[in-house]
Amino acid sequence: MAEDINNSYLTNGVIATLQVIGGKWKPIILYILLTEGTKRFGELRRMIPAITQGMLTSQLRELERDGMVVRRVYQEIPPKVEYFISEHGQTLSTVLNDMCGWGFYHIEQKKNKEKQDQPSH
Amino acid sequence: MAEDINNSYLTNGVIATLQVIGGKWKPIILYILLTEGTKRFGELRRMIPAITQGMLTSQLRELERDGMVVRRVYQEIPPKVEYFISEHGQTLSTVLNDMCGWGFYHIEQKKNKEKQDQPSH
DNA sequence: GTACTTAGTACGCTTTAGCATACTAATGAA
DNA sequence: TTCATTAGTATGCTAAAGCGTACTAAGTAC
Repeated sequence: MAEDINNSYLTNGVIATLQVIGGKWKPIILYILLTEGTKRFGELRRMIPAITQGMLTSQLRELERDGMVVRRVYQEIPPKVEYFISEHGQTLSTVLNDMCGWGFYHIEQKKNKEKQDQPSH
Repeated sequence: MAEDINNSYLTNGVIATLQVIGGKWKPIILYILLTEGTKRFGELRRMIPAITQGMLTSQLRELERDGMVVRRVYQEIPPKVEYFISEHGQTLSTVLNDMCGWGFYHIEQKKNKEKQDQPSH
């Protein structure tokens, strides 16, 4: 019988992925940049009204650190900063789409189960 | 231009998935049950030495609540409780494998980049 | 010189996740 | 009668994630 599975292949791969796309706002940010291309900081902020400026900054910095997005600064006043998905970041789209597909399948299953549990009324 | 992306299709699907498999120990637990089949509580505990009893209980309860694992209680003393992946839980294996694949690809990319940044020494 | 703009930073707070340790119930074996 | 066994629960702690509000720099337009 296998012992101490902590360092197993699958486990570490999944955790590495979760570290990159985990966090409340990262899937949203990645989705926007993947589907709509380059965006300025302020544009992202307006597209995700519920996020605070500090959170947006920190999430973008982490995505940049992990090589998912590129930050391009224009030396202008007022400042202009653009964010876009890196080449490596593009490879995430398959995973995100799969997760999206499964997530919706799961939501449907839950709905069906609730109907079963409470058939009429 | 799209506004308020919070309720977008992809975003919600990904978040639903993260809610099910997110959390420090859930990928490990799911991996064990997916690859090795039914396990007793104590077996899981021994296979994941770093987890505390309370955490293992709470994670298993959440996975059960989300319909990923089934908890089978034997009316014996000392207690015997078995956990195994539900039919619906089986559908997770594709997603987990994809995430695993991408995670390892990502780790490799990082290694290569570090080598580039510091070629000799 | 005052106001407006953008992309932030700084600070302190609340909430959630995770951890450590001790305790429990019910039975059979010694 | 005491001990060992299993699958938990209870309690309180620390650490991390996330939030709210206020502030900043540096230039342009008025």
